[in-house]
Amino acid sequence: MPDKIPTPGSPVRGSKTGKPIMALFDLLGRSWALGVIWQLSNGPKTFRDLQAACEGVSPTVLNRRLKELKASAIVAHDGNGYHLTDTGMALFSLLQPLGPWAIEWAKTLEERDTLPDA
Amino acid sequence: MPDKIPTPGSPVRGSKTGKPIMALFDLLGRSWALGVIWQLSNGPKTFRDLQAACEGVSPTVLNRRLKELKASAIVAHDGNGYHLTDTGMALFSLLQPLGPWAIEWAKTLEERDTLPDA
DNA sequence: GAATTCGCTATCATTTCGATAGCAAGTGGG
DNA sequence: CCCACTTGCTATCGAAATGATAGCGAATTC
Repeated sequence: MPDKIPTPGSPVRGSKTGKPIMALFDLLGRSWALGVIWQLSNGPKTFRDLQAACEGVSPTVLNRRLKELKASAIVAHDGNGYHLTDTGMALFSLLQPLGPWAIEWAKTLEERDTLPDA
Repeated sequence: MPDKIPTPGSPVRGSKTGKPIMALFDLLGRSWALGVIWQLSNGPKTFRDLQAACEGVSPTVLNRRLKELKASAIVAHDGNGYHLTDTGMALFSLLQPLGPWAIEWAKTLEERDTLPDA
């Protein structure tokens, strides 16, 4: 059975009718999916470079994620390695603001944990 | 051992040093995490309402996700049920554009699969 | 005090992930 | 041709996460 890939219009986690946002969440809500997109935003990478950039993610999982992202037209593969498609880059541009946000979020958590009580 | 919750500054999937963006990806890259935030953006929900809104996610997983999101200051719980914190709403505002994007993405995939060859 | 609702926990099967080993195809010498 | 090297994987197997179902204890309402 060839891995089940979340697709809009087919039942996915969160939506039996395959609402696009839920298909996307199903796709991105898997280990390393967001990390792979993030890493590829810096330019094309070979399978092994990508594996190294993701701190040693196992080839099993990396390959599965790449298959899913290729099937979803977010990533493509050519002579220069793996890279984001136009669609993938558009998605990344929406994710990019999470970077700065995460830094602020980290500060918030640190404060909260530094000042245990009111 | 009480579930390991991804926290900026501690080793997480994608970053041994706990870079905030990778901690966030670790947190959001778990089943139902994005879906829960999405559902709660419509207002507070009880545990059971939330479970129903997520098409029957098992209480085991829902509770685990809620614990993680509470520990991350994204979700809180009070007399009116579970709801997004200010931090959580800020995060949602960044995720919201994914809704329209996913709809366009679904169209792209449909076209590609409707026109099999060049 | 019986019936509901709410927020879970317990249990167990299934699925996914993670780690390691290694292979087949392509490239480029020598 | 032969060898070394890189690339893109697949195979195997144990560990961890997820999914499905049952049900409990506390609080609220009648």
